[in-house]
Amino acid sequence: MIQEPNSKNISNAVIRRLPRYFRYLRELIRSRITRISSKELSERMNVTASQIRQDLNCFGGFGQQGYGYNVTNLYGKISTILGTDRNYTAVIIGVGNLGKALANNPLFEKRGVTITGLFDINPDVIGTEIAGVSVSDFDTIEQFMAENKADIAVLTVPKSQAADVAERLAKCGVRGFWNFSNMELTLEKYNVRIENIHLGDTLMTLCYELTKLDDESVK
Amino acid sequence: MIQEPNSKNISNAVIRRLPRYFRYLRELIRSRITRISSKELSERMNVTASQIRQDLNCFGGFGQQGYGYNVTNLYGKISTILGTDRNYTAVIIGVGNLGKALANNPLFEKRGVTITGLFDINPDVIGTEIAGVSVSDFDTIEQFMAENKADIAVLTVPKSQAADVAERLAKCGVRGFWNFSNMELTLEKYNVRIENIHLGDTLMTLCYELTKLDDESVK
DNA sequence: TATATTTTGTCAAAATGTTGACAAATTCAG
DNA sequence: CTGAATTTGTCAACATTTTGACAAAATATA
Repeated sequence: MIQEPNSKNISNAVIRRLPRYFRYLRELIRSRITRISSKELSERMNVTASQIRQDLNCFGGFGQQGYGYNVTNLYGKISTILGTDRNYTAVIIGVGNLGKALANNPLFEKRGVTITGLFDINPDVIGTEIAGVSVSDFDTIEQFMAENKADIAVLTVPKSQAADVAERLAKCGVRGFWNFSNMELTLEKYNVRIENIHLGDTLMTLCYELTKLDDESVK
Repeated sequence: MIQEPNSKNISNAVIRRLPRYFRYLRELIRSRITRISSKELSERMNVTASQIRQDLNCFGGFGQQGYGYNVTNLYGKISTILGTDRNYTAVIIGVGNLGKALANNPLFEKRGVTITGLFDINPDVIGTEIAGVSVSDFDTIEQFMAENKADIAVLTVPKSQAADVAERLAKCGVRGFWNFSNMELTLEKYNVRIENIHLGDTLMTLCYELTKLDDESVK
């Protein structure tokens, strides 16, 4: 495959760290700190300064020797890289406990993603309003998408329904899936991007750490 | 530091993959599949067979040449490694939308973690019952812990309160923190383990992928 | 039973990721 | 204005992770 000239294939490890920079920079802005060196940021974030410089340099020289990085500028650059300024829209499919919690969570707003629709198949929740958006019948999704187009679908539906729901969404133009439905989604026929979230996985690694802690103290 | 004889420092990359094996093996059991080769599992999981064998071998030779792995046996071994059979207990601190969603989620039960208490400071929710557990005043946490001991605290409190709440919990014996409070918890004075969860981070990497998709199609 | 097939566990090679070092550029102090 | 201090961007060394290869062991077949 031919390599893009402008985006020299950034490694996934770097991309996964960008949101963390984003968060720390946001905090710096809130604290009215206008400049920061890789050294100081590295101490706050508990990573090496070298890694920060290396990571940021994948996208261009945002810093200045002898000065460091301008916080606002850097925040803006990272926002652009991550698409925060693209005004992506999202629909939440499945308005159960988790769907409701996400709909009410400020995380979307913080990342420039607007929730434009909530969908479910349960008549008891259809018509109710959550976070200022009313819940629609999922059977009207095609109509909604024809009129509104959503970039992202948040899947908080039972595992058994996830694959069908996702395919239907992909068919009407959803390109990003943030999937909480506890099964690993694959949509190979469609040119979409998927983030499969398995909350339980991190609970298990935490439990693993605890077993090690326990075993050490027994010794 | 002297190396433990039995646990030869398993790399973090391996540990983070174990829960995924756990999930796939659970599915195999549900499908009544009793044996599986690394090759077939690799095709289902979309990883290399070599990686599976290498990962599993960190903990001992669970397979048999010419046969593969016994699914039930392997599931049991991984469960043991991950502490699923240790009957850890957890309390959820902060019964907002996310706290409620987690309390009702079967993920704890699936991993052998029992929720023994729910705590909040909001008088409106104290006394209500969620998933069969009634919500207590967080100010009674010390008393609760003296009587019950919880291994894990799930933090779903606002960022501003997270640090104080966590310290108080660490003081009364909580050793594991599953932290959703949108700030990176550090409790260096205590011998505890922390999993900081930043849901928004994965939404951002998804948005990044979408920007690349968009830019490709423009080209 | 003998032979072909399967499949693990393990090793070493290849790929990827992280770190330390330092020249070059800039700022800062007097 | 000069010299000391700071700090980036970059390179190469180091470390970790992933992969492919294959002998050894077991199963399956005839």
